[in-house]
Amino acid sequence: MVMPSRFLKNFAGKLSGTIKLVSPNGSLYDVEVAKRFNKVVLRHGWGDFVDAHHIEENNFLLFRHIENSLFEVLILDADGWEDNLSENESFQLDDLQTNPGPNYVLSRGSYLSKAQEGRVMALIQEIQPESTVYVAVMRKCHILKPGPYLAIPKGYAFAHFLHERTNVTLQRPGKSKKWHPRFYQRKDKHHVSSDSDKDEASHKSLKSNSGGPSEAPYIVSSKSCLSQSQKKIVEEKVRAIQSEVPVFVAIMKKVNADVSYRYRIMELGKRFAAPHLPHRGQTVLLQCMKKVWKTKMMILSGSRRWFLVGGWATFVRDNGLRVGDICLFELKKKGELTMKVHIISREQF
DNA sequence: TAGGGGCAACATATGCGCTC
DNA sequence: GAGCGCATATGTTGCCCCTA
Repeated sequence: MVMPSRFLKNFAGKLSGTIKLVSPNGSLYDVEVAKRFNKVVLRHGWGDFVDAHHIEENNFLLFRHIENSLFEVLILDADGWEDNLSENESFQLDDLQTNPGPNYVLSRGSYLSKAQEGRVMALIQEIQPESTVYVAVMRKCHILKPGPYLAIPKGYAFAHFLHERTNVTLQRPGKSKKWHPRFYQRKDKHHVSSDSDKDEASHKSLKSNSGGPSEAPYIVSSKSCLSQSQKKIVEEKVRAIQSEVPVFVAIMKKVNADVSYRYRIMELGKRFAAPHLPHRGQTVLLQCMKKVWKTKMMILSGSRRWFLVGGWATFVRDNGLRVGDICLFELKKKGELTMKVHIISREQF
């Protein structure tokens, strides 16, 4: 059999020697690939494949490249009907595009062969759906990491889903097990974005149970230990700040400021955060050198840990923070949740 | 040209293990 | 056992490219 040159272009001359063909019933055939009269042809082994599957004139053969020299072959009769398609097989047949019927919407760029379409229609007939069925042909992004995810076409989603981030319930017919994947709109697709995650702008006033006469003027992260020289400089700074609430002192660790770290986060010690910070996530403004950075405070409800994320990495970068530098977080009690950050560079001690 | 797929980067969540 | 450093798993978004 002569292989079309357009097909061969996809392999940049790498198709030579022996290839393996997987037939619809799973059998594997070794077939020799050779050049004849400037054409690439399938030789030894091809005859066995033809005989075994009773391939006749006017049959269609679809070669799907799996890996290296391995091809899956789909055999269709003259009318385009598949022979021996097993239950789980799913082929994307670009050459066999069919228009979706009125009862279902097909994922964009996917096609059903006549046989697949017939099965879909039979299934729809059987289940008698109340609304239009969405048919998705599985792709890599549906089953592999990162993700996986299933994209729902805009038109279908607007017609049948809530227009906001929510959980949907998936259940297989006749099965009790349910799954609850998240449904959301991608922000990069110029859709109207959901406001569900933007309610952080409404800041509640701070808890004000601080300021007892015995309260220390500053709190050092419990795992950090200041040297004598560090302690002297920090105490001088804290005295100068004269904050109503204790100042939180953090020595920058790798996870806080090291550029080699993929993501930098800032954990605010529990002894400082629990009595002085809100117990719900919200925006925190960091003030330094008359400039302001917007960060997000995140609280892990299970472990009750307070983190600065979001704009923290930008703050680190803009202020050239390095591992070993010390940051003093002075909590401002008026207006939006704001912390003034005093930086002591590691060269100072 | 808009919508969607693919993929990588970025961001967040979670859990392990160490120290006090 | 609490607190926290850190690694890693998981979720989300940005961007490019392809296709209808």
